Amino acid sequence: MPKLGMEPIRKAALIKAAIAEIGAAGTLEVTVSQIARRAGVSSGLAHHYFGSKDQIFLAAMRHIQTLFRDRVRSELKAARTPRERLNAIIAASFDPEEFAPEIISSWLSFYVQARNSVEAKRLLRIYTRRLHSNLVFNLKPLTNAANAELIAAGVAALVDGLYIRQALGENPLDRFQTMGLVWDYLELKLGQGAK
Amino acid sequence: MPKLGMEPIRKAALIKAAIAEIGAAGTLEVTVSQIARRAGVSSGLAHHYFGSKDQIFLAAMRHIQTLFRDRVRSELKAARTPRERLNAIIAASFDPEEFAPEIISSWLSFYVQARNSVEAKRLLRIYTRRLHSNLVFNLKPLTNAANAELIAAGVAALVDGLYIRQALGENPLDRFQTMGLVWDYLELKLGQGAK
DNA sequence: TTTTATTGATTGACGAGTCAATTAAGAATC
DNA sequence: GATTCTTAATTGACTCGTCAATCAATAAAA
Repeated sequence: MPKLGMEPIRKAALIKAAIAEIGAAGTLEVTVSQIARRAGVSSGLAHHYFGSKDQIFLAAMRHIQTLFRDRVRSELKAARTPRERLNAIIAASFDPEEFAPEIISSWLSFYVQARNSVEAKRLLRIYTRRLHSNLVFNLKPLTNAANAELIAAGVAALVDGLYIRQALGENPLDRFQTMGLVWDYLELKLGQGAK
Repeated sequence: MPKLGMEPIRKAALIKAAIAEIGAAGTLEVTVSQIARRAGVSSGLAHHYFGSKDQIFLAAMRHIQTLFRDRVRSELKAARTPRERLNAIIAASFDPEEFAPEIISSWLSFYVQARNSVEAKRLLRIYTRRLHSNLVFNLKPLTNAANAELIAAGVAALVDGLYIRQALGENPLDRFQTMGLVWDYLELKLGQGAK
């Protein structure tokens, strides 16, 4: 059985299984055995490759963020102007795939985790910073620097807030209305009339 | 020892202790024994009065929301115009007391809980609905009904998003800049220039 | 024969919820 | 006023289960 080079394959399978289990449980309260079983390996192996349960979760979250980053990149590909790029960044955040139950549960649990775990906090900061600088970079051509920072803070908070409300089923708007709300905010702040 | 009428006293003490423990742990991963010890009673008593750990947490969250509701009411007392009342509602959300570590941890954990627990979901909905109708009620005199709904959705999301970012130390703005951001949004949407 | 992959049994700890037992306050009875 | 009864308050030991992490053993590449 022992083929060589299994490590990356097993790790990927375990990460995928962890995310699925988190989705099924709605919490981080899933056991290593559950994760391992879903990945088709023993719990011992999960520990062998990851060292601890925490490491599995962190790897899962890293993976989720990688997927998100890819999504942003892919949306950005087609965008030509700063304005289009801003819209693309926002669209990535509201992609239906970001609202899969397991992604929602992971993000919410991750926020809780960030209260205690230094590594989780670091990961969160990376996400935050990247979003912020992405926004600022594309806002700067459209307004002055100070304003760009302010608008970026507003957009980022609006996106996070709308995401969470949507995720918890507390947002009265549909997907397009939601994105429209953010675009409208941008438009207003950039003081350029006509939709 | 058995004085009569201890129930409300003990329940209050246990709720307070639970919130404190959640703050210390950063999570809902606190034991009933820890909570009971902090409240100065046995773990058996905690079960006697609440039935289960979940019930303790729900009671704790109900208490936190009651405090918030009181804060909104108190801020509203001094407000005379719809515009002042809107500002008051926003100010309540960013009161420093809402950022005590144990309140932050409770809210974040509560979001996770709302994914599974029907009762938590119900509680969350009450908070959401109240905020929404509070906003809409005071927006209606200032714009048309459809617009009031839309602006309320935007403000609510902005408030939640800013709260979470602030809570996680990911908000680049200070308290007043943060509230200013929301006020500014309101002003823009209500189309009344001059600050 | 060395290294990688893998298992599953085991350890050790912990924790939610239950329960029988204890204490005393107040109510009822005499 | 004393005695008995009832009920609230309270404890802490105990049950029953769970689970993270470890480890020794096995299997098969290279």
